[in-house]
Amino acid sequence: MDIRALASHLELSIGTVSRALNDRKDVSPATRQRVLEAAARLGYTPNQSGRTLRSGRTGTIGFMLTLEHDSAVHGEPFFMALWEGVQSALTEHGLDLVILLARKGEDGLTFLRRHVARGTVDAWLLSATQYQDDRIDFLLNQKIPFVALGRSAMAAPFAWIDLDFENVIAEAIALFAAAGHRRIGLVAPPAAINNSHIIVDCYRTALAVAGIPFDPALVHNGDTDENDGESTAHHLMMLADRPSALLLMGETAPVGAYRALRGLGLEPGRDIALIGLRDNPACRALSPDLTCFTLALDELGLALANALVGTLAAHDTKDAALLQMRWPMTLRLGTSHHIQNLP
Amino acid sequence: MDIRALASHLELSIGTVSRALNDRKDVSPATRQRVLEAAARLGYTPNQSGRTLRSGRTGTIGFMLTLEHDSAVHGEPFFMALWEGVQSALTEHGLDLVILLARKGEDGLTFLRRHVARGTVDAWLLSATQYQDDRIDFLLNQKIPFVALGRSAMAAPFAWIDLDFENVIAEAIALFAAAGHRRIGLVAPPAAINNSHIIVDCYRTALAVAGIPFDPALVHNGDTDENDGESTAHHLMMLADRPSALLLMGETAPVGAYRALRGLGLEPGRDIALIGLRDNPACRALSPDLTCFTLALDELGLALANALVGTLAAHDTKDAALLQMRWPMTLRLGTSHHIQNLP
DNA sequence: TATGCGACCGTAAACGTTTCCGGGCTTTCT
DNA sequence: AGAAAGCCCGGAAACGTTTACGGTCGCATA
Repeated sequence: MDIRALASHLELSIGTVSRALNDRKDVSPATRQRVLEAAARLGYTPNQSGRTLRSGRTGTIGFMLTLEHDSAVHGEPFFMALWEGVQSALTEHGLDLVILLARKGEDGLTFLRRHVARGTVDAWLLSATQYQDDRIDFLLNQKIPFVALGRSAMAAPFAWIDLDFENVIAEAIALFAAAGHRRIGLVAPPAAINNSHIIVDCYRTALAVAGIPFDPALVHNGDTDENDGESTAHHLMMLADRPSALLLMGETAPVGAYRALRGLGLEPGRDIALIGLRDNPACRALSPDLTCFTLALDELGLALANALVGTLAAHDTKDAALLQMRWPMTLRLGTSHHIQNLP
Repeated sequence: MDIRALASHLELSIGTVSRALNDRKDVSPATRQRVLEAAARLGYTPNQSGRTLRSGRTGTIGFMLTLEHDSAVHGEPFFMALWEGVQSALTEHGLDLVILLARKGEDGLTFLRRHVARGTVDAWLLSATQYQDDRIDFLLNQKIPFVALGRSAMAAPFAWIDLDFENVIAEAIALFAAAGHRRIGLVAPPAAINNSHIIVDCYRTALAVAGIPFDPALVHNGDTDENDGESTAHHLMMLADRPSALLLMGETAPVGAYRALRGLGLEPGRDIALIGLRDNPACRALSPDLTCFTLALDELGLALANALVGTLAAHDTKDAALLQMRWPMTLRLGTSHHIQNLP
């Protein structure tokens, strides 16, 4: 089902048919109606390659999924709800979300280079932003529209939405401090990830606000998955002056932490206080209930999608109004942040 | 960076350059070498739209992700490891995996129709196969290569790989029966999902093998997520003749089941015996340890990828050798399948 | 009436690539 | 030596679409 076949069926030129289908000028309402209905009846769908080759637009947004680092921070359950929000918002604009995986051993920049040269998508949604992220440099230089899920330390401004670690950590530390905790351990992502720096900074300022001295021995920079949560919790508990509270900035780190603590005969929520990052199935399976934070993932996806179409429009009109915002999370109280006796 | 620019730079025709890059006949080894090195040096990457428009091939495999139904069975953590395996195997063949989401409210068939007409990908990887799946009919009719992750009740044969529910359920029921259980509850996906029928059938035959009568009141067909696991476990426990064991065929159903049981004052692994489907972060967070099954997701991804390239090759050579296999899972013993006293 | 101006439509060029076809040239076979 | 075959390469068509450009009408204005 060509556009040519459709045009000859209608006894029109393919130019007119194309204009009718794309809502452009120079076509009468009557013929536009006729074309649309014939296209619907005959089930005509434009071939994307031909359309892209000519117009340069693909009608797609690429989500760059880098497995190692994404799971270091967010864990697996994070994205599905997010994608659903993104896709449903993009649908309003006739766009589609495509999720692409970096090849095994392929670093992020060559991945982007390859897909940009091939013209796979119109704009990018980046995740797992690094402290120094050459992907951002590249996209800025090439003037390719993108929005990042996460900040970076890059000088040049770019559009991003990130979790509001500032408020999350301030709230968590305040909760601990109010209960009398003076030694609070922190499990943070590896230093290459930008979030890690933000988390540690917020942790320090929150401690300062509470009048608690900062002890680097209580800070762990590494993966934040289940296994690492376990080994880190174990390590912190073996310190001479062990912490009485742990702040676990990873999705599945609390799972490992619970296991490690129980292995040492310490019961979470009684002998040691815990606060996690995000409410997810794994954390909801923990008992006693993990105190952590909630966010509306579908709405975050919607915000990202809107930022993307805004960036695309700005790219066409050479207009520049870039969005930078911290996405709020709200505290969800469990019982894991309690403690029986402070040491 | 055109192929035309590359050709004029080399003082060759674009035809020769194209042949050199694509490893085709009619090009001398010397010039091929010259072309390849110039392409690498100048950073030439073929435009995908032009290539696809002409050749009809995209070099991509589409993964159709249908959020509602996929999460009904597998839950979110299932796919990431799978995708990684698929992508790394596809890379060997110069293919890329792209994950596509059905639009909000768009049913699977129109989703496929749209993307097939647009020529988005070369072949499809289907998941969440239904009992009667019109997507499979459509792809077979259109002669579009695909492999399904999951079986179906369709008459026509097609390539699929599915979890080995037969052995999983036989093993689980045998474990329960050996411990003396006579009333075993089952939480299965909704009847529209093909797995649901397989699971119930296997459950019935396994019961028969153990000499246990089948009671439809103990079987639940619905979602298998956390909330549904909770309400179903609650419902089953309120029966006059309540089960002493539960088989939970969903990824996060055990999380809800634990919560419901404790809400009724029943401790898993002491007052009631539980076996789950798959070892995942949420289930690993449960205490006492959930008895469930493990599988090598990356290897499953590799097998799927190989099946796909096989189907693609068969499609070119009009050869037909379709793969149908059940993927093995191995029992991982926890303590949740124990019980103190049978009623 | 002559001119101008929109509205509407057809023509054709482009987008970047693959691939068929044919033509030199060298080599091999009869 | 002549014919046949094979190796390389260039030319050009084709894939399906968008879009710039003209051209034809009808109608209003001067």
